[in-house]
This record gives sequence, C-alpha cells and structure tokens, in this order.
Amino acid sequence: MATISDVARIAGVSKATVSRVLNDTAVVNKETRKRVLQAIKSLNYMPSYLAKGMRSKKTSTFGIIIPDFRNPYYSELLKCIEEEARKHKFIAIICTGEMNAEREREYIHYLLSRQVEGMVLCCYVSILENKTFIQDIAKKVPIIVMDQPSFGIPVSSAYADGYKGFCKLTDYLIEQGHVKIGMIRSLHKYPCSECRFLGYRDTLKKHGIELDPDLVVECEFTAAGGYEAAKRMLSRSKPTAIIGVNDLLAIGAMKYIREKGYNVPGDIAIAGHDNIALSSLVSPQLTTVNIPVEKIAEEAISQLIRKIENPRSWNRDIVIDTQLIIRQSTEPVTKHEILM
Amino acid sequence: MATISDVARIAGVSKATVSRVLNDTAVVNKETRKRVLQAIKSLNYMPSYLAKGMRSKKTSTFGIIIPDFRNPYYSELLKCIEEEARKHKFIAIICTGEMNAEREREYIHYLLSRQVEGMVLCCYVSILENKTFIQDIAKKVPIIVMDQPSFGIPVSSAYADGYKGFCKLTDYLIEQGHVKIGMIRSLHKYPCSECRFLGYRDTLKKHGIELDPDLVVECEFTAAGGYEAAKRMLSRSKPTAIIGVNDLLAIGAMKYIREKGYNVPGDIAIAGHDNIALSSLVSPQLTTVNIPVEKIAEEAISQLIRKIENPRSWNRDIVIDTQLIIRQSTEPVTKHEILM
DNA sequence: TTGAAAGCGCTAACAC
DNA sequence: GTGTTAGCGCTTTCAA
Repeated sequence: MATISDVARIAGVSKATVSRVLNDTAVVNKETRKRVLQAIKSLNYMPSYLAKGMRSKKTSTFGIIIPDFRNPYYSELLKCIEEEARKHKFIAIICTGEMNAEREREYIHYLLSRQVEGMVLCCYVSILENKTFIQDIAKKVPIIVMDQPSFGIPVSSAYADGYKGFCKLTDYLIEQGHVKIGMIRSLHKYPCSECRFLGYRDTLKKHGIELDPDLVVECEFTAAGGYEAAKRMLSRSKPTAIIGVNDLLAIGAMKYIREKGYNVPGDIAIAGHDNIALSSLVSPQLTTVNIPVEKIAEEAISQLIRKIENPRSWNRDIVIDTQLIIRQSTEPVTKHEILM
Repeated sequence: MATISDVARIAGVSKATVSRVLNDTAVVNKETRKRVLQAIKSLNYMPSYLAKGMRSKKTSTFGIIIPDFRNPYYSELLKCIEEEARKHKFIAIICTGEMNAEREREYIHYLLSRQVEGMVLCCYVSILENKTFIQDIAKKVPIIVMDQPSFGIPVSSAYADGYKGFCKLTDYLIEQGHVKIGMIRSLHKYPCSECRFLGYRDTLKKHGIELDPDLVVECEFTAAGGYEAAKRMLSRSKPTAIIGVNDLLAIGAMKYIREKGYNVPGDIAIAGHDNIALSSLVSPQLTTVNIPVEKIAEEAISQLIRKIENPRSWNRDIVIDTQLIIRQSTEPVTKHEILM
C-alpha cells in the first residue's frame, strides 16, 4: 500500500504538502495541488486511519454497545445510528453486551483502547451495577446512554418516555372495559422495563384497580420468554388483556394464547411497546406504542458529536415522546366478531 | 491516558520490557514482570490499538458488509460472527451496503484505510458489478464472500446450497399434490436468489410441470415486498402454493393472502427459506429451509483467520447443506381441516 | 506557499 | 533477561 511519502516523492513535494492537500488545512498552490492529486490517483493512495488517528487523536470512530443483534428494535436503532454517523463521516464499532455486566465492561475497555471518540451505550446492566466505572470512562470519552436516563452519572442520555407510553396503553385498555390486565416484564429490573411497569401500575391505581401480583410475570427479553410468561400467567389467573413490556414479549405471549385456542382479541387482548416492524406482520396485528427510533438516533448522535467537538459542552437528557398505535390485537370485541 | 513510557518509568524498566510483558513475546524475570504489572495497574494503563496496529500491522479487526441490519437473517449472522471473532480476539466493523454498489465500494475502501485484516462480504451487487474491484482488494486483504460462490474471483466463500434447498422444497410441495406452485423472488438477479429460482425451475421440470411465467413475480427483499408480490401474483393467476425466495417475502405474502380471506394452507400453501426466528412466530408457522447460520459463520471466520495467519494458504468454497423444515403453512389440507 | 523535523505509542531488531 | 534504537504513516510546529 502506498504511503504519504510515496505520494510526496511522485509529486515532487514534501509530505507536509500532501497532508495539506488531503485535509484542506492550508492554502496550496493550484499547480502543486494538481500534481499531488495526480500522484494520489496514480498510486491509488489511501491515507491510513491508524497513523492519522495516532497523530491527531481523531479516529472518526465511535463505539456502540447493544444487548443483542437479534432484537429487532436494535436492528432499527443500528440502522438509524449508522446513517447518522455516516453523515458525520464517522464509523461505528458495534458490540453486544448481552445483558452481562462483565462483557459490557470488557467491550467498553476494548473500545477505549481503540480510541473511539465517543460511545453509545445500551447497557442496562453496567449502568446500574457499575456507576463508578461508567463515570471514570465518561471522563475520557463522551458517552450517551440510550433507552434510559443517566441516573445522575454526568453523561448525556436519549430515551423514549416509557412511563407515559404505558400510561397511555393502560388507559386505553381500561377504556375498552378491561379490568384484569396482566403485564409481562423483564426478569431483571432494568430501568426501561421498570419505568414501563410503573406507568402500568400507576394507571391502574388512578382508575381504582388494584394490582394483582398473579397478573405480573417476568421473563427473558425474547419471544420465547414471552411465550413462557403467558403460560405461567394463564396457569395462575385469567386476564382479559395482557401488555408485554415490549413487542417481542407480547408476540411470544400471543403465540401461546392462540395455540391454547383462545381468541385474540376476543378472549384476551394483547398489546406491546416499541412498534417493531414485526408487530404489524403478525396476525392479528399488534397494538403497540411507537418509539420514533430515527429521531432518538438523530438526537443522540448529534449530541454525541457536539460533545466530541466541544468536550466542555453540556450533557443533555433527551426524552422523546411516543405514540399509541391501535391495531387488531385489542380491537373492541364486538367489532372483531363482526369481522370474523 | 497513560502510555507505555509511563509504565516503563514507574516500573523502572524499558518500554521493550513492558511490551514483552504485555504480549508474552519473550521471557521476563519474574520480579520485573511483577513490577511492570503493578505499574500497569496503578496507572490503569491500556495499550493503544492504533499504535500497536501501526507498528505491527495487526489490528485484530475485520470488516463486514451486510445489506441491511433489519433483515433478521443478518442479525443472526452478525451474532454468530461476533462470537467467532471474539474467540480469536478480533473485533468487527459492520457496515451496510444496502444493495448499492457504490455504497459497498465506498465502505470497502473505508475498511481498507482502517487496515482491517480481513473482510466478510455479503455484497450481492459489487461482486457481480465489480469483479475487478473486488479482485484488487483481495490482493491487499483476505476476503470471504458470504451467501454466494466466489464466481472465479480468487477469494474464499461460504454459503448455503440454495439450489438444493429449493429442490427439496419444490419436491415436497409437488409430493403434497401441488402443481400450480408460484415463486416470489428478488427484483434483481442476485446469485443467491437466482440459484434458488433454478432449483425451483429444475424441480418443476423434473416432474414434467411447465414453468408458468404468471406464477413468478419479483419484489424487494422485505416483507412489504412479499406482500405486494403476492397481490400481483394473485391478480394474474391462482396458485395452490407459493414459495418465497426467503422467509421475509413468504411472510409478507402470507399476510396478503390471509387478509384476502384465503386459508393458509387450506387454499394456498406457503413456504420460505432461511428459517429465521420469525418463521415460527407467525401463524400458521412457516414451512422453510433451515440455514445453519452458526456453522456458516464458524467456517467462514476460521477460514478467514487461516488466510490472515497465512496469506498464501488456499482459498476455499465452503458449501453448507440445508434442511427442510415442515410446519403448518404447508400441512396437507385434510389434516389441516381436521385441526380446524 | 512550502519544507524540515519532531513525535504520536508502540514493536522488532540488535546489542549487551 | 533487558535496554537501545529505529521506524510504522501521519500531522504539526517552526522556518524559510
């Protein structure tokens, strides 16, 4: 691979001049510039990001940690983040933390030694279990926490308002006449899951409905988890509606319920949260709460870039509003029966 | 951030010795080693991958280009690839080519200037449109092409045998008594899609069934594409079975068909290919062909690593066998009617 | 407007 | 076993 010295030699100039042409960092004589560009072309020269980064401390890279590639919510998030990064000529190194604090820490270290200029963290575990660790990292590199607030750690954050989302969802189901409303939530008390649960709990309370512990079950963050959770819930009680803490769980639950011969929404209405693409592909289509992922990604990345460009700029907590999306899985029973 | 010089100073040794301890590249006196490790700890020192990579030409990084994060097949692939990479202490930089040759080329350049040690390419467009380009890149860095053969380009490849898969699928449907079997394929003639189509075509022929052009429709690689494709197909003809070139398309088609009031599999049987997680979540569950993604990822990465460690080693075309998975969406009608 | 020289943090070759 | 030295490919003073 050709180096800047090769280019300089071919063009009959110094390395410094080539660098100037490359980075537009000083005025270069028109003729000289032309010769340099020709040399670059003829050698098929490409600057080395390693050398560049080492010298200038700018790697145009940031790191991002998500729990799992296979959760469609993160697929959408990654897509949006990549586009945003692209706009700023950044590239993202993506790692999966798998809800494992040690693995998360390991990757964060790894990213740091690769001199990323910023980090996007969807680390439900570390943030809680390792406040001081994250705090130390934040001194070295700008961090934005996704999907949950920053809990007093001096970093920025960007997340959808899950509390409000679950208030809307629960309110809506109660309006439809439901009283025995179950909830499937995550096994561990992750903040984003917890917020959603509180929205559900408080809304029940507001309407004078007592929370029934039999109607709250916990499971892994997968469709299979939702399936098992529904099984457990139905073995204890018989709700007329079930909310999943996210769409994936709701879809898993729906699968179990339909396999058992129950009608959705006739016998049991189901709703989720996140509005992943899948939620409108299943049948009946899933009622859910839309998270404007693009907007979150855009705001998060621009905040991160701002912080990279000016490390002393303020941290921000960016809270994004969500929208209730009513679909077949919670349609009023009468209407549903007509359709059948 | 502390550097190797700081560590050397604190430990009272030379940088070389620190490097030796760090990389286990020579025997170091036990006492000295201890002092070095203490210094590393006390300084919270982390080696810089930039400097390391620059000097040693080893970045422990490879690049991977996929079409889209949102296709679940790639989510699974990425997960497996990350795990394999992890075993070898490599990290992956993931980019999406979006079936766009220019974007693919741009990212490949980008990866190259970041000195990746190898590339995994799921680039349906570039490989075909830019053979010489890929060929040039292959001279600089080991490449493994995924999901399709290497077409004579001197690189390795790893893919599932889509031709055979579609033979099995078509054979099976014909055994079930289907004659009017439609196929939904990709808009562009990507090799992996084309192979699958040929398996379908040849199997029909083998059974003396003539290919009906009205029963072959093309669409984008998304569920929405499959939905539209089914609409078009049904407006022209009435098959008793439809195969999607992948599960996503099949699921989109199924959605349209059920919305139109047809029974699946009663009126129209549906099958896909890939066995994405989603295929067993929809109802009826989708008959499909399993691609052992883990195995492909494992073989691909170990081949890539082999090539990195010994650039003169042979290229290989790794072809992985697939398995027919029969589910509800193609169950014999009689059995289905009993179930209803 | 351009060049020379220093140095980013590390490893590798060679001495001792 | 360990230290010295050179240099990876680039940017950034400082001089001219």
